[in-house]
Amino acid sequence: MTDTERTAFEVVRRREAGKDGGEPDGGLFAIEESLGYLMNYAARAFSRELSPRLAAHGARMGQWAVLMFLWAQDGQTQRELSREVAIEDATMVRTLDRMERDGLVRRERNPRDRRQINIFLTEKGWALRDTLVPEAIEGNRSASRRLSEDERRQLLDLLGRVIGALEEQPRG
Amino acid sequence: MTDTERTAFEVVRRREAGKDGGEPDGGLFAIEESLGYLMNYAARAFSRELSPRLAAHGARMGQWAVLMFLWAQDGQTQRELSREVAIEDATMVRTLDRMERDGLVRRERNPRDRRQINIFLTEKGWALRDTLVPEAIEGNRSASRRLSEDERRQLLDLLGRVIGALEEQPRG
DNA sequence: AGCTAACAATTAGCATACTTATTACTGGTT
DNA sequence: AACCAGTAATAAGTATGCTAATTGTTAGCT
Repeated sequence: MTDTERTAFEVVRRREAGKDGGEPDGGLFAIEESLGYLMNYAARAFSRELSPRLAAHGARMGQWAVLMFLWAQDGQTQRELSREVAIEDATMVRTLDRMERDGLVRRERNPRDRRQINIFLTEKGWALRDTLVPEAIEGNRSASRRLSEDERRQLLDLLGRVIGALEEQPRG
Repeated sequence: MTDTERTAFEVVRRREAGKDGGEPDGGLFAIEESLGYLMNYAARAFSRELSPRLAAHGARMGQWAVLMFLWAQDGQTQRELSREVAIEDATMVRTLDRMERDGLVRRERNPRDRRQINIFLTEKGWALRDTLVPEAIEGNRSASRRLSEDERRQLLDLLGRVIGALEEQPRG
């Protein structure tokens, strides 16, 4: 019954303690070695932290990244946005549908190339900047609460290099 | 047009280079400071790497974690599994539905407490261990390709501490 | 001009995550 | 025994991600 309080992370810790040596790869796959698993776990934990903060102002997680890039440069095409945010075009379409529904952005067909659609922030979309940014800062602060400034920087650097390694993959 | 090749990660790099100083928090929220954004990005990049590897053997990402914990201890209840994997009960239900559909696990109502359901691996579920584990190892190797062994260990450690910080949150 | 290849957005279908509400069951209290 | 609070699983609805296929548009070639 006390077992129900256990999380994967604690399991990781337990295994690390009770590890009874052996071949590095040949035996049981060690979950504490799984970078992918931990990254996914950390990302979800962070999402659980930030999500309600954004929701309090009527924004969702998936909209946050799009907003950041639009604040930096308004009027980008969907394709440009999906490349920047690094999600598929099809995913961007649905995210923008919801943002349009929520009155955060406006779609405008490009008259010079009618295949393209430029996305413009509405007043409401611009206004969210002042309320959302502090929430994100607070969320990040909470996540790095146990890290020194050096460690935080190093984590960002290491994550960046992991992303770089994964993105340059041949994909053959 | 060359712009369409840009990804968020490259944008991060560009901003880092051309950063024109200022207040640490008051001005434009700097995306390169966003730990949460980078963790989410890294997790998705990893998923794009591992997902097809697992799919080649008929398994999905969400099933991978469940399988790992079942291989370590077969016959756990759904509640125990969702605590370990650190996803909600409701999410576990659907993941197990798909795993049952795919013939990887079997549900068995606990006769001593009919509220509980114990999950048992099928032969097919057990067999996947030998094929899936090498794929996961290869995926992890690919993700940490550009890191030294020390750096890899440190990344795991830092992620663990971020998770710890986020999970002990008051949640009031 | 007409054909074709590439491109931008979309649709459709699936997987995985969340929250909230419901159902079935258990165990303890009266 | 009857009741009630808590527990385990599920259902319902939404968000976000993916792939594959489709639609409309553009631009380049013949």
